[in-house]
Amino acid sequence: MARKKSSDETGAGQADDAASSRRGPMREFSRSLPMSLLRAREAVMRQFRPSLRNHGLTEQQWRILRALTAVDEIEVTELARVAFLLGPSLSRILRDLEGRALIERKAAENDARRAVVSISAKGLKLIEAVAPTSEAIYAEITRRYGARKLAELHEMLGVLEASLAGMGSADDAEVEADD
Amino acid sequence: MARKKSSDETGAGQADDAASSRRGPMREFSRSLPMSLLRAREAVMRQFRPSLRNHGLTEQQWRILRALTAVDEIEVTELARVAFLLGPSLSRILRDLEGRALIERKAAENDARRAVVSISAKGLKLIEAVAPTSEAIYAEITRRYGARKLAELHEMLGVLEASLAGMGSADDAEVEADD
DNA sequence: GGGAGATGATTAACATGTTAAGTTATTTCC
DNA sequence: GGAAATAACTTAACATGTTAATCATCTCCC
Repeated sequence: MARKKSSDETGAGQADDAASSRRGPMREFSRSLPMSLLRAREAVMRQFRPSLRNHGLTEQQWRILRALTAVDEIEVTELARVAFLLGPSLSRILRDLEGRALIERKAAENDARRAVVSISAKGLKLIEAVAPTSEAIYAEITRRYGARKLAELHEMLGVLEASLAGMGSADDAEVEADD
Repeated sequence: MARKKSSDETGAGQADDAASSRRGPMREFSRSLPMSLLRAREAVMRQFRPSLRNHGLTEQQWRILRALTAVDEIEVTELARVAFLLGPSLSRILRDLEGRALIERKAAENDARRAVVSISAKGLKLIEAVAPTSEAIYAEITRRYGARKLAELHEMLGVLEASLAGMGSADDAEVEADD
């Protein structure tokens, strides 16, 4: 179908592309920053998912194994920070990865609350199996978009993140609390 | 706590920041494009979530209502495309929003398969209640990051998305199929 | 006009995101 | 030294992401 064919079926033909001034208490939708970031990220991840899937890995599982490859061992909280996962997600995934013997887990020596995680030989082998394809995809993305531009994008995203760092939770009450 | 205190507790002090050359069959982790995009998006969404939550809306529900505000009515498939949601997610959310009387749904006139959705008066009222806070947050983000830079970022994200548009699924077999 | 295939939408099943509550171990501080 | 506050996970509960399967219509073509 590849083309819209709805707006002239209900007998009015209004608001054909939502780009004009229908009724909107807000700015346009496709201009929203979260949407732009989401769409861009999805466009990128769409390239990687099939390969990961072929190796029985989800994106998040892959992130964790990738992070573990860079260190000897790491505590769960640190891993959550590095792999950018929330605690509960990480807990579930680690349980699964440990069950598949892709990682190993032990208690920290001096603090029984902390768990220390490391990648297993099997996990490393899996990484090495996936890496070539993954790197090839990344290279192709870089080629298409341009290495210079890619670096610039990274930079701008980093600055954005930093810009918003200390922007405390703008609760509704807080925002309307000055009149 | 606000500072790391783990790497010197297990008695070795190695790989303190994972930035050096531990063992890695791949490029560095924090340089990955998906991670940068994810972190940036999260930094942005973190600002909006509390306000939405105060009004009983999730990010996705908000996206849908926002999209519906721009048109009189729209078919589900089109809505999925505009709000950038997969069909199953959209189905569940529409069920919920309809239950809360924030939207209305009817069958298309000439095709009983298609469903046509529109926002209700109650839904519009909700949008109008949330919009001021939401716009204020967006304005603050723009102020901090810079309007020029924000537009530039949008542009670059759009180009990235377009660059990857026709990059067919790089299955493993496909990638290694030329030696 | 009727059946094969395509299409729009939903349901199913599993994995993760998100917030809150619970568990166990540690630290503080009286 | 022990109760209360903290910390590090983990579980729980609910919402969404993701893929596959299902269901109901529609279209096409014989």
